[in-house]
Amino acid sequence: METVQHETGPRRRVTIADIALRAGVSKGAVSYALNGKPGISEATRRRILDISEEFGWYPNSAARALSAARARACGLVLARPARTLAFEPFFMQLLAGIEAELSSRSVGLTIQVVDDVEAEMAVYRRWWAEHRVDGVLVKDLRIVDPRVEQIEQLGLPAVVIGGPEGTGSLSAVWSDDAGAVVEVVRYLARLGHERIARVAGVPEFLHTEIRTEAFLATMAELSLSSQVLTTDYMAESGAQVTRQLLSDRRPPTAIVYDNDVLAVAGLGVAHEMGLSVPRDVSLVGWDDSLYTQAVHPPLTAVTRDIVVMGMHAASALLALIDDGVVTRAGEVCGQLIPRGTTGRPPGAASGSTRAPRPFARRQRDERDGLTLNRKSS
Amino acid sequence: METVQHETGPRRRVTIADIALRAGVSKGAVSYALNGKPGISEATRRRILDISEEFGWYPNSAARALSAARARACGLVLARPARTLAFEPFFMQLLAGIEAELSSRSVGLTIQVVDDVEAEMAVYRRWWAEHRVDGVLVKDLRIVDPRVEQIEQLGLPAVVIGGPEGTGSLSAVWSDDAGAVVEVVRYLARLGHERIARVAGVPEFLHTEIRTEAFLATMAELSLSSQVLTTDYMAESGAQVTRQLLSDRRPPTAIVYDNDVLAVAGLGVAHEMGLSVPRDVSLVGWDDSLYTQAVHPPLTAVTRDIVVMGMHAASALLALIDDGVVTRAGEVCGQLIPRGTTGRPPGAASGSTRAPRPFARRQRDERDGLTLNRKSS
DNA sequence: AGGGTCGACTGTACCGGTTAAGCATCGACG
DNA sequence: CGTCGATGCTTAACCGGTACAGTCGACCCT
Repeated sequence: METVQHETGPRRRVTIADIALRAGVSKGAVSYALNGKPGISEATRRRILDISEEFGWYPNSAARALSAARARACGLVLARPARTLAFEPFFMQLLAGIEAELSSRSVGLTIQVVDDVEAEMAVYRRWWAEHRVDGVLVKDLRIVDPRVEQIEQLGLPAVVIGGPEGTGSLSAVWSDDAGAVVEVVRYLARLGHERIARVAGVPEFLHTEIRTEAFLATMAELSLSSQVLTTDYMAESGAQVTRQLLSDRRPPTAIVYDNDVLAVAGLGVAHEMGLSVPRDVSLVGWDDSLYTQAVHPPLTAVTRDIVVMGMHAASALLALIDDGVVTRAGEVCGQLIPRGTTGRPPGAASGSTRAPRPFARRQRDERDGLTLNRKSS
Repeated sequence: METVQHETGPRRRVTIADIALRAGVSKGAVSYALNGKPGISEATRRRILDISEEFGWYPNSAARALSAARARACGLVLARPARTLAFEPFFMQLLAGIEAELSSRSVGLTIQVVDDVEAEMAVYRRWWAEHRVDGVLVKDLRIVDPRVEQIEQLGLPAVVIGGPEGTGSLSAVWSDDAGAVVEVVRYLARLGHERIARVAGVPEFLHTEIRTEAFLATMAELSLSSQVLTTDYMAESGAQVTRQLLSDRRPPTAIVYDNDVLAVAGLGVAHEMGLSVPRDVSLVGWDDSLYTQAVHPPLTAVTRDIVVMGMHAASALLALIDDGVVTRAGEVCGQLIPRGTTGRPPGAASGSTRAPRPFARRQRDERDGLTLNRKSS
């Protein structure tokens, strides 16, 4: 059944007209058969399917998009400078999750990297007008975010990764950041920490605000002394604020970082300053990665299954495109993985609270502890 | 000149028919005008351009692709497991470079993540048949690589990132890995190292072989004792081989890693084993990243401007698609950035050779030292 | 036998662009 | 004054699918 290629140079593409000719039926019949629509006898359908397979036929995506008004592609715009983008495993993990879901339903993924939100919105307008994508995934929701209204106005199907608030009428998938922050603070408090600092990311992002508010509220509730500094997610900036914090007359005994780059940079600074971790200061990272596990001591960190989050975002988007189902939830829960960078604060009496084993190399399988709550509306 | 939107719900897309109606000309005239083709008076062209701008018109990409047989999109398949993919800044940097070049020429980028080379080839066949992309970028060239022949057979325009050999008739862009290896070995030799190990990546990749051969040749030339171990690029695996190397009766005094994840993991193991870096052992990473700079001490590493490499690959692909120009070179040179993880081997007499400043925090601008040689054929 | 229904197809318009061919109009030129 | 050629535009076919309105024969019912 192998088709031999006699000509040299590029092969000519097979169209349904070729199949129709060979099967002795009309183009319409072929279309019905290939799309599993009724009105074709089982025998004819079988014959057409066999021929199309023999010919190695795939539908011309442009032709299909033109007549069916479906591009069979989704879009993702990355609106952070390439420098920070490249170093956050978060993006690639998300991408991998999104792609896994889309390609399993043979939908393509088109991506574009831009400089700012303004450019991002321009891309949405263009994609919409060009019919290039059927829907988009929106990342890094801001506290006031012009993208939501823009997308609503275009009527472009979209799923926001972030929230739960501020997503307007759009579908949304988010992770329970507030819950994870509370868990981290309680954990550090149990170890005896009383002065905890948070090294946050860009304050315009909604998740930064959510985490900061949860942090301050929990700290206040436990009557602990808190401090919040913001960064641009870069190692340089994480190193700088860590140096500043640890140079203080009464430095915090624990620091919680907003991503893994910042945490690794913070650990580097502690070493550089001759401090022992976790004896002199405890550090907690956000978003586990190969790096947080590779450094020494391995970083205590909050993990979320970002791949799964990407998969659910993509799945929600396809549901929206195909059936108009608006997903208003789809929460991925984070979990704290204690490793080697957290312990009792300096000068604390040992005894009452159970300290984590230092440098404990727990199994990666712990990540399976992640749960996913899914509600639809 | 603002157009007010009165209707609620999704806006209707503007087509050239709408523009033609408004301008009082035919569809064909509008098409000529918008594409800058001759046969339209300057006045009419101006009028049509103004109207299309007022209407916010963009060409329906499907319609254009169908008639012009140009998808105005390129493809990139990532064929490594998501786990390793997510943690190599290399990919995102490459992506950023590719995207910068493509979007500046308003060409889209479609990506797909697959498990193996077989699946990757299937994607190329499908993309080709679907007309979904005009060309592809091929990564991680293997020593024997079935993808090259597959792509040649399809007549699909492609640029291989890797080489210079084994790329058949395809365009290629590569980095001078052999040269960088020689530089690293010479540098370590000058410091007095006599036993150097190389922790390599996947041996099937051509660049792994190129680096290993250059390593062994240079080591032999200098009559030094060498050792090569392979890994799967994961931190786990890098940690394991480092532990093995350093536990040896006569351990190497310097280790050269094949990427940044491996190097960071190696540094973690050295710390874990109570070794001081660079006093007890020197480490060199490959592909600089935020992490190599964030750890303590900051890693000596080979840098390449991967973003620029991506840009040149994309640019070569567009040249191939538009004008059929086959680019057979476009070399990005790597450069060694000495930082804090390299020094004299233990027990070496100090004096004759100049030791690098330990922990030297050199400027990022050093990366500008990268050069790019471009030849066309 | 005549009419109705159903299944299995065919014919064709259409999606929104591109482009070859055709056709006025006009100035220039022999 | 007729004709030639350039200019500026129109017409219509075409790209490769989808989908709706028919057509046609077989079968069923009364």
